[in-house]
Amino acid sequence: MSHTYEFPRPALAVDCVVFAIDEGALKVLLVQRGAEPFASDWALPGGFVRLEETTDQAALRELREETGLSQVFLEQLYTFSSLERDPRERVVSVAHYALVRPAAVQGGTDASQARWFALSEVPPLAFDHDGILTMALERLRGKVRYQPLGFELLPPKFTLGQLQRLYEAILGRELDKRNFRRAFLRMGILEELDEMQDNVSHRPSRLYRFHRAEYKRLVKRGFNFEI
Amino acid sequence: MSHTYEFPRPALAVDCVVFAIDEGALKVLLVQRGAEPFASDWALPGGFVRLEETTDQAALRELREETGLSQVFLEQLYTFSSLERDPRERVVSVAHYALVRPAAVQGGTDASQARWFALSEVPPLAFDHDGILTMALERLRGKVRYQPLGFELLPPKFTLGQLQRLYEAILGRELDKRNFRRAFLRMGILEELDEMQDNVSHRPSRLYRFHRAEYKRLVKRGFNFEI
DNA sequence: CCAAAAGTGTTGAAACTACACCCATGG
DNA sequence: CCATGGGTGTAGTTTCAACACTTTTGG
Repeated sequence: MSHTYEFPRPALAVDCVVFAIDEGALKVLLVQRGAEPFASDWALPGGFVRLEETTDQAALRELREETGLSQVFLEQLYTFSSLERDPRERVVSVAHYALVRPAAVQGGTDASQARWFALSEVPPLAFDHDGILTMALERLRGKVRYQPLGFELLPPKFTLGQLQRLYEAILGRELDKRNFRRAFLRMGILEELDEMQDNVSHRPSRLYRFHRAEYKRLVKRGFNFEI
Repeated sequence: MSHTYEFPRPALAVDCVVFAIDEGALKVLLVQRGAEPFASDWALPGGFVRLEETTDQAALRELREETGLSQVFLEQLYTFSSLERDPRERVVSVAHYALVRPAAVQGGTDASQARWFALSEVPPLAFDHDGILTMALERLRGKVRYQPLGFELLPPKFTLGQLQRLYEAILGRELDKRNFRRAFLRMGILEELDEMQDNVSHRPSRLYRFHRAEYKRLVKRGFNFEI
């Protein structure tokens, strides 16, 4: 095949902001760099895009390689292209954000150099990764209100209390319990299970499941998720 | 400088979906291709990113070169990276959308191979540009409801009638005149001018201006634009 | 029995929807 | 005087925000 575009090309990378809820707080997964530049600094997991993969595939591959995570919810965030974001040479990075369930927080990162940080404890990051993290947070805070993203951060079966604490952690403010429950149940996208939480030292809560099929059906008829 | 990342690299391009309101309808700016592949097909304006420019700068430069437009509102849309989007070789494209004011529709495209198409008259496009256009439309329809984007498509001074017709053109449905006016005026982000429309063969309308400073002030205090 | 989270209704205020007529201008 | 879009108010309905007490479990 003849290469038609013989310009010098920027390198193309992906970076990934991975969020999870852990102990009621929103956390983000960082890796410690081994090599220069920014050696030993914390950074977002990421790496270079190969010719035979899309950027989404590259992000998923890097996540697996660097953090052991797979089976995550992943969306493109923004493409960062400022000239000096990598001191070595021109690197354009397609940033993504990912949401993972609590089980993966414990199990998924064992064989790796990755660590979860609460938002308030994130150290200064390598490259322009502080800016990428900030944008990812803004996106999550905005989108969680009009898309059913929250369920990606919960186990498949969850209580309304967990769901509310999740929204409170992301939005950074308290919500009224009665209004929250009413609003969610009114939407009709939660499947009420015949199952209760157990082994808790308080009144056990009913479990619910996100009814994705019903949600899609409603969206087709003009329904808008909103919280 | 040593090049540390000696992988084969995808080519990096930008594409641009340019919207304008013309004769009350939403239109998009297309260029006719001269060379293979897709010679003589219509396509989105775009081109390759140079080492010394960001993707936004590349999009603005290509717009100027291919369509004569400058001074547009531009935002990144999405980065398209599927393997076969260009039949020659791997090209990743950072798509943008732009909003231009009516004056530019007449004046801006004279020395060029560009043409405005009403949405219903857009022909099949080169590459994956149909998909890019579709996503840009969805983004515009979604975002215009919760961000003050509409003003980018109007002259600096406009009437409430123009504003309403703009929303009707983008959203594709009619809105109630009294409710629309009340909703917009209540927000307090329109500056009422001491000036009237003239040379119209009906009762002249008051002119308004988008009060951007006031809008920013309100946003800082938690205000959310919504229509 | 204590601690902890689950669960449940009402009320006043605000926003939303639907709807019809007169006004000012140019031709 | 006609055609055209500009401009205005109300009433019924729905949604929103604020608020406190009882229940069930484990320890």
